[in-house]
Amino acid sequence: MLTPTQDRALTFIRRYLKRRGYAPSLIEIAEGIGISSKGTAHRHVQALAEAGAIRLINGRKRGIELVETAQASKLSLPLLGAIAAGQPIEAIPGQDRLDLADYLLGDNRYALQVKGDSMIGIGILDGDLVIIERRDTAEDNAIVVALIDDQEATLKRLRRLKSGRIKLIAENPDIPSMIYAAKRVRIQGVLVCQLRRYQ
Amino acid sequence: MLTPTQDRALTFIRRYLKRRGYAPSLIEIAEGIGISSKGTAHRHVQALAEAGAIRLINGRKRGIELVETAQASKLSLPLLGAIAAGQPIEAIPGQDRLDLADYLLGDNRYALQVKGDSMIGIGILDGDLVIIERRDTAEDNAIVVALIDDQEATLKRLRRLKSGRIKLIAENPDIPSMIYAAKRVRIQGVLVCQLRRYQ
DNA sequence: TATCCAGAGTTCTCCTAATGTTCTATACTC
DNA sequence: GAGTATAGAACATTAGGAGAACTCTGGATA
Repeated sequence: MLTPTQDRALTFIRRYLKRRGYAPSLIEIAEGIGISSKGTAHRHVQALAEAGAIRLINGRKRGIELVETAQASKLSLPLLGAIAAGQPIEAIPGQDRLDLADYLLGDNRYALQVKGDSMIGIGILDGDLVIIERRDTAEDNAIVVALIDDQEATLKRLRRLKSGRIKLIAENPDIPSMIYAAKRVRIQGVLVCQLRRYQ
Repeated sequence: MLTPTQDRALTFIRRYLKRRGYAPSLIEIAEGIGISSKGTAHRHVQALAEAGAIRLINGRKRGIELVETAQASKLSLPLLGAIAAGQPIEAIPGQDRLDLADYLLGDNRYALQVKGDSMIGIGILDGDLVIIERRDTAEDNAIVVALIDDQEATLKRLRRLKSGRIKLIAENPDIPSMIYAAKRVRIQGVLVCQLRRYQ
């Protein structure tokens, strides 16, 4: 917990940083909270750093960063816990923020919108977005974007048959799976994420 | 984090670029921030590049680019088009980037992990993440996080009955819907997005 | 095409002022 | 007395400035 003086110092640092874009020096902090000793200001700043309100870049002039900003600027959401039918929300221990960048972004990734119901059996619906990672190989059983005869691209589950041929499985009982000679199928990418918006 | 002088330099570069359409030379930057050494100006420019505020085009004269939109671009993926069974990928006209921040983030939002199969009928599976927007009201038919008797939280479709009571519908034929007196149900939030990772 | 050159970028060293760090002594408040 | 604050001195580092010497870029010219 912060002492009143520490709180004043933190408020001053916030305001200064917001107005000027860089952090105040110790002397400026001292003046800002109405004291004359930079040694004292230094102690307050150290205390704030220990309390986790700010982060100090060691030795650097004006090397103060607000912790709040650093967190908020990331692509993250609070992760409250798990929810089930008939149960209160229960906290997931040890993880309280969901880093969406980590979840979604990456080199060689792109998004596609799904059309049709061919993957409805695994919860990928018409209109959903899927994020694909560009690759030309995939493990057996992965969901892939496959190009058939260099013409038709499709999202299907990949299975390699003992015969060497490739089976592309639609996760929908109404749609039959197809079997192709290996050379007719080229893998373009692998499904890494699916998302859907409700609104 | 920028130092005061770096901040001045960046401001000058921005203004120059905006007015003239091309970047200032090191000597111009030096003059612009009130110093006489282009060596020093060079140091500031290097620091700005390292901090990610600008980008330098290697060796080129006046080769400075602003990276103002760096953040926005970090939160987006190329949106290639739509994919369907038996069709080539087709471009979605007029939209070539997916802004994930827009899709997912917002004030008062948080993430929950889904447990159980109660919403499997609309493609929300066990283990999926859902993003919830904190609200205490919801439209009829929305998917909500509802708190029953201040004890059990659950993710269900909301329906208001003519009788004034509230029906919470599980999207799974195996799980019966429940009907409660309105006062027993408190809405905590509304489902805005669902996502799932494959890997 | 080959050559030249002014403008621009790069690297360096030396210097100074601004700032951070540490310490001791003292005062205030509960 | 314990905890917190303050002042101020002494010292250590960092950021910033000047300027020289060098290389590179992009045209202009032969």
